[in-house]
Amino acid sequence: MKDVADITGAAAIFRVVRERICTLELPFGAVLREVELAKEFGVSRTPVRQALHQLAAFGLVETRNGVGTLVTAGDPETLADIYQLRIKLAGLIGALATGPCPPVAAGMMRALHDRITAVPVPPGPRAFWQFNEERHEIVNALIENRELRGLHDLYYFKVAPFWFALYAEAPEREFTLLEREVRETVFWLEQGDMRAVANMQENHTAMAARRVEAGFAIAEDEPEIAH
Amino acid sequence: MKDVADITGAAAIFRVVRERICTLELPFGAVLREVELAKEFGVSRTPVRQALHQLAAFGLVETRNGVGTLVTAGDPETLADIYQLRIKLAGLIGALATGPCPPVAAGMMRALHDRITAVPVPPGPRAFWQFNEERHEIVNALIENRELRGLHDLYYFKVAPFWFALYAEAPEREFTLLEREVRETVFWLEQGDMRAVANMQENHTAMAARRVEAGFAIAEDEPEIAH
DNA sequence: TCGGGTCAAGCTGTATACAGGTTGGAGGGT
DNA sequence: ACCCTCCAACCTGTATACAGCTTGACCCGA
Repeated sequence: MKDVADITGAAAIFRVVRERICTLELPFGAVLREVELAKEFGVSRTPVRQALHQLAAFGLVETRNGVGTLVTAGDPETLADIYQLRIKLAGLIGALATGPCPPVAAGMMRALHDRITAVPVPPGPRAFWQFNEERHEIVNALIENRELRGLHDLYYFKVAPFWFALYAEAPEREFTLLEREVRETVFWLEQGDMRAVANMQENHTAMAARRVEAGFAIAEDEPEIAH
Repeated sequence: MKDVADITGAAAIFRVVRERICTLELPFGAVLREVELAKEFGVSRTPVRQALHQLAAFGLVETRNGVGTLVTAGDPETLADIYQLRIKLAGLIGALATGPCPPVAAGMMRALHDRITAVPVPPGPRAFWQFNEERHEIVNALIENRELRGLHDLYYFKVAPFWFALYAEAPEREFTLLEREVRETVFWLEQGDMRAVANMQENHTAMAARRVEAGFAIAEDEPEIAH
């Protein structure tokens, strides 16, 4: 029997590499070489190329002939554009919500919250990442409009590297904020109010945007040290 | 010197096939075979596969092992989702607009309108398609937020086949509506009011959604004739 | 010592060969 | 006449070989 992760080679590689980028295991500017990935996954270059091209289409990497495939950082302007849009998309989740959200989602989110509060503060980066991914998955699944669901998912991964970088900066703060977001989500999910969930997520996304922007502002001052 | 269309083989193939799908030259359910396209474009299967996979990622085709690559119709629900989102995206264009739009856009749109009014009614399907594509390009370029611009472009092509199908149904009506939309766009562009342009486009998109939906409702009744 | 030209190593882009999967039709049994 | 089985043709998925491009290091000359 095949492993669940074996959803055809290319898709599996796509997911693994995407997670590596989002968790900064592959930092901005890192180069991916097709032969290396091929060797690692035990396949030829062909499916690897497929996965990398898809990542390039999503804007997470950029492949240059004769050089390799680079993890793209995205300039501050682009990041601002992405967050601006992401905030608006969160609003659309509420605007396009029709009925009350299913009770099962509240249960899943509560279970997640229980696991979050049971862990020492702060947890390791990997646990932190997986907590947030699970939160995202639960909320994302509640979006009825398939296209919006796809976009919400897409942009989640697009800003994930920047968001995750905040964790290295202030683990306790970020973990506390995540716990808070999950707790609030549980509350509104138990109310069955999808619009409230969306509004709350819009608020948290906007707050994350401010933190990321602040981090960028600090980073911009850094190079002066080199003088 | 290379032709402008030669933006590397795969991208050119992508565009050509996309246009064929949008203009219904390749109707829903049509099968694309990699070897045929490879022969037509004078390349190997490799770049063709790249283009087809990208089209699949955008949801315009679906490739099945051992069968071929099929042009996907999308069920009525999916289409409704897409239009619902597209209408909201039009609203976002206005919401995220910061300043007045550049005067050059109004000039381009007016030039387009002049060409539209100079042509016999109704024009051929190809001219109709190219008029609308040009309108789309001009408006799309005015979207400041790059991500939103990309999405607006993406969903334009995603609904294009359905919209274009309306033309075969009622050429004069569709052409008149296009002329009207361009005329209104010229007016608001000359006012420099990007929010007005966005609002107007939202209205026209919603109207198109109703026409497409009505077309679907008629199509659903059709099979009864077979009895 | 520094600057520029050259080249080879290594990477991606493309073409081709092979493996695996699907399908429609031929053929035989009922 | 019908249906089930089997198979051959064909198509996509994967692996591999070759071509083109980029880059950094080396070497030579000023």
